[in-house]
Amino acid sequence: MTKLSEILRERGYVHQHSSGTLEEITDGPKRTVYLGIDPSADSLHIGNLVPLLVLRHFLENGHKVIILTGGGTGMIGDPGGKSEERNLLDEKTIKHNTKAVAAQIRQVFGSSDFTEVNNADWLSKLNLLEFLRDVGKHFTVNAMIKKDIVKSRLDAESPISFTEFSYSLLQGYDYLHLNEEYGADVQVGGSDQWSNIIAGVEYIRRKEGKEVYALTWPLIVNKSTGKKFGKTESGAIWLDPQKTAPFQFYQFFLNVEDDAVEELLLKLTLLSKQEIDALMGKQSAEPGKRHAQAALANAVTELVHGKEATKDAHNVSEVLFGRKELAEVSADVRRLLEKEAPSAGVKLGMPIVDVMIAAGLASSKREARQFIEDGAVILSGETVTDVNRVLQEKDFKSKLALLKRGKRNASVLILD
RNA sequence: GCGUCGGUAGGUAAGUGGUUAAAACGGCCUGGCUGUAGACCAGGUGCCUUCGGGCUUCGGGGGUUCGAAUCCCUCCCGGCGCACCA
Repeated sequence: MTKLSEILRERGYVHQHSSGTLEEITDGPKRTVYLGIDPSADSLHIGNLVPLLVLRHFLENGHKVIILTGGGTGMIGDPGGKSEERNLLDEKTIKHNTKAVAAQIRQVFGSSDFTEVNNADWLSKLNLLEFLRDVGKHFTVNAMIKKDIVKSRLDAESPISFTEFSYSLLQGYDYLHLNEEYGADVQVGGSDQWSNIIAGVEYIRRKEGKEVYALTWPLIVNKSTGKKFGKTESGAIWLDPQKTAPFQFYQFFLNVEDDAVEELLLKLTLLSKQEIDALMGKQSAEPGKRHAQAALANAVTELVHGKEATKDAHNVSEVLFGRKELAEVSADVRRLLEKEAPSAGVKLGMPIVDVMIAAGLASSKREARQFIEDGAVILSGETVTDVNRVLQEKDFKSKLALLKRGKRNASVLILD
């Protein structure tokens, strides 16, 4: 079996670690690894995939995994740049979110199990005086103000509240608690979490004299835009199929730019390094064929949504973007289109402009007209040129028609 | 609380009484070229339209004026300084 340290390195999952060598953390005794997740939404998004993949590698190497839901710290917010006030999440919402997220984690982890904890269970019981005595004593302000997140705020004279400033104490306390209760001895996170994680490592060393570890991975950043990965103009790409249809999920990865595809294959799929190397060879030989993007879309969608949904997403993509015309495909695929693809119910005689709005392909009539004037609108294979065109019988085959706006946006029209 | 600076389109930000639906850049959208990629080039980017034009915008409300994003009053929000409280 390949050593875990090697797997993590070759896939680019290693940013910083607290021990002298990575091997000490990963290849020695079996560890209990903990990851904190913010419970502010009832679904994970693709930005959370890296942590899950990293943990899956740990699991496959026989380590244990604890997922901590930040029910307590979620109320505070960490000073990682978010300016808006965090709202207190009520217990019911947190429970609901936690449950939904746990199901998604299970899907990505495959058969392996993990422990779920919520830090509200212990943080909410803390007593201020005890906290200051038992936890606060072990942190020096001298060290805290040197942290990047804090320092940059101070340098810029941008206010940082005491609450935000204290965030790392809570996270450190979480680590100690998990170490005592569950034997957690590795905490992992994105590179932006390094200072918070290391605060816990140092705290435990000082208080208990125990050596525990920290490991972070580099955040995926879009090289051309510098933006965080996974955010689109229309919002995050969610793992929940209700929030982001598997078809759209699949499309997101199919559209990944060439420069990013190798990194994403390594970090977001379980394909072996050898497979990925072979794929990239093929990709650079025939970039136009998009071998790498296709493999990425298939692998990630399968990991998150399963084989069936991936096949469906692929078929729907074929019709919406491939050569296949609506008329050519089987009844099965048509049924699928109605279910999986973006669609809208329409009536004969409806103006094309209104249809585009109903189908979500334009946000206003004026915009819809603009698209038509640009020659961007294609109805059942025919470019629409007349702004006043209405839907006709001949546009439909078995009550279905395909409306496209530009090359990447399409919707299925269903005749009422 | 006092003083002061600021709040303009999704972002940064011009504009200090009419020619400003509002510069510029960036973002985004579309077309071209391609490979459902990137780069590049072109167009578009408040809403409605019978394509003549109409309507609604510059933190909120009220006022002055023929006319306001621009002037006045007031309220709300943010930065900074001072004071108060510790």
